Amino acid sequence: MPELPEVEVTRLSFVDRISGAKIESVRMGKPLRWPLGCLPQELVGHSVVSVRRRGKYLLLDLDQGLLMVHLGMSGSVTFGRHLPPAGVHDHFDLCTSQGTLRLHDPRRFGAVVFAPGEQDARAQKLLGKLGMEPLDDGFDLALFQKGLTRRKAAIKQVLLAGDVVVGVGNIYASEALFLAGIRPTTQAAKLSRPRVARLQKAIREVLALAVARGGSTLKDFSNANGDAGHFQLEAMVYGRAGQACKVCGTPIRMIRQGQRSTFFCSTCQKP
DNA sequence: CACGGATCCTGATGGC
DNA sequence: TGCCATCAGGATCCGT
Repeated sequence: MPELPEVEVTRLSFVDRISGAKIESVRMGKPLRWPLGCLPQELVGHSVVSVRRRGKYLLLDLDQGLLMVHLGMSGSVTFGRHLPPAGVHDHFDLCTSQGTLRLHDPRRFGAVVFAPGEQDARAQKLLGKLGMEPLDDGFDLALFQKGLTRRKAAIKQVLLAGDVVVGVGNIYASEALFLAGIRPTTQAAKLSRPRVARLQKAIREVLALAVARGGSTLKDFSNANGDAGHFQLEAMVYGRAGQACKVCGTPIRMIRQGQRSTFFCSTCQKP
């Protein structure tokens, strides 16, 4: 479910309330994608110093160690003082002095992983190969182009891979490529410098707009307060197969790339 | 090294 | 109403 905007919106919706909280107990439901990496008991007594984001990971900095939370395809987080009893899809509760952080994830592609520190092997295995942060100043055009030039694969799939730039998932890859006027099937390495620059700008703009809109709620995403996002209403191509392009009227096309749906306008987006 | 496909899991939806 | 196939916001692993 969640791409960078949804993860960032989630982070913003509880970071202030959880910062400084002391962990009092931990409850775990069914297994998630990866094991926690420590006994739940070992988290008790530590406090949450802050919450950062790296790519699609929420990073809870503890006074000792790092708790990495990934929402997978269907995950969402709730934070509150009086949450209802855990349901069948609530697989992780971090009960703190300031409220409970709960991960709800029907498909269980998500994960909560503890590492002693960010440089620890367990953290590096998840974070070590991630690409540039698209909303940071470090999202450098020369580096972006360099990352794309040695890729023969389609630009859409290179964006999704996350090793050049992080956070762009299936919705925002289609949206960014539309804004940049680039056909998703174009080989990454074949993009000219001006088109790469246009794509960089498009990625920044679409992600920033999506954060401002509270993310996309296709089905059931909501932030830690339960609020839905609204970006999907402004999508130019995602989920609009057969409908008229909002710019030129051409019917939006849907194709499959690596088992994922891609949407584009064959008039506005050039190979 | 980089690519494409299979894979993890559950729920919603649509065709027959 | 039941049954089956297909599809969903992700990312890793494995064979080539």
